[in-house]
Amino acid sequence: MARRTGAKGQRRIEEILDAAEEILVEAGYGGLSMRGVADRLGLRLSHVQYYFDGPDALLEAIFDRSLTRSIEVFETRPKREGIEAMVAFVLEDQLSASNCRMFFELWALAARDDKANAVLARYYARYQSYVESIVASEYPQAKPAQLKRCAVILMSLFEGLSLFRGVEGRIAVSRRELDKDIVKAVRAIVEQS
Amino acid sequence: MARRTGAKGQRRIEEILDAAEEILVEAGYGGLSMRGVADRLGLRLSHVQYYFDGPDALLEAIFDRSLTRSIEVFETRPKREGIEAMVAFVLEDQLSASNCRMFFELWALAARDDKANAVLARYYARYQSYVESIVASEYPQAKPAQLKRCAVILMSLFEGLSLFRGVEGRIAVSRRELDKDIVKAVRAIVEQS
DNA sequence: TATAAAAATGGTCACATGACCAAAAATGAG
DNA sequence: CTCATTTTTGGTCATGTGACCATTTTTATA
Repeated sequence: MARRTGAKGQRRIEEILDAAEEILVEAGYGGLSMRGVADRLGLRLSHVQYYFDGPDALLEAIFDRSLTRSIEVFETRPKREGIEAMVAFVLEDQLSASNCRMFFELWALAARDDKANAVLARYYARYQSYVESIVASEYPQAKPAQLKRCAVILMSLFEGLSLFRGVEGRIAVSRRELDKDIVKAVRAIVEQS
Repeated sequence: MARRTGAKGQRRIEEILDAAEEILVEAGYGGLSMRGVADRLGLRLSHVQYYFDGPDALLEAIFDRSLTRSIEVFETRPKREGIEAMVAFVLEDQLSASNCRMFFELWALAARDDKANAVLARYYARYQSYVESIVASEYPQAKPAQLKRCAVILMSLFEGLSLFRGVEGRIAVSRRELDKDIVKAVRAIVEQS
């Protein structure tokens, strides 16, 4: 970008990002194009190009916005909730289908793009802090290394479960029981052996 | 495809798939093109097109081959191994970096393509059976529902951990300790409460 | 060896895409 | 109102891509 914008421009940018996000979710990275975004909004190609240098810049902006939002979501949660509430929250709310798909694209990108990788690393570092703090509030006696491993396992579990959402004929397990199992697992890890 | 091929053709197809796989891993879905594959091999575009109708067919074939290989890998493992050995195996061997990237692309694709989704669902159904059988061999008293939840959790964990591989500044946790924690978690889930 | 199938060559074509440019219109601060 | 800035229009262009076709060479088999 690197372009001065007024209030109208900011609104335009949001509009463009909304449309681009829709397309990304519907058609994936391969289906995202400047022209496609412009067409969807009834704008000229060069109009979109005025705000975003190219498809890469667009993609980057989408991910930036999305990650920022996600971080806000969990960092503004009440600090005093327990593990069970966190599990329920993460498995229910945060992973909306479309957000989920965006993350798939982002993971795929991060595997080969250093910049995306760095962005993702920063995001998950904060995510990890959040998870650790929740676990720590319920198990204050847990050692830092234990907390860390526990957070890694929980995050991996959350991400993994979100992958399996949407897989047809998937996992017909009871969410309630699953939640309980996860809580059990955390206890097993974090209570001193 | 739908093309009769001799032995030479089969070799060509493998060659093409190898190159396509490389490109996919290096450049992602967006970077995969028939021409790119042809160029990498020093073939004509139309030569590649002789074997694969278009980029989609190519992609599908890559994933087919890859999933078939992955299934073979774990289904030919000795049946009598325990959970710990499985965890160590999955976390070490199966998830080679490049294979990992391919799966990222595949997940992203499956999120919006029904056919890919179905393929993935079939793959993970078999994967799940494998995991269940391993857990069952160590905990014969476990109920089917418990086994299932346990398998889902383990698979999610494996996939999730593979996501975090490669994330810069990631998870500096001891693999040894992590493995232990996972085994602990399984026990907690599967031993009757 | 004859010959049909398979493998490979060589090329054209239409199409979508993004880079790039020039200019007009709308907007808002002074 | 004025005028610089922001926003928007309208267009060209080179490029990369896959679809498509006709043809030749190689291969295997009867």
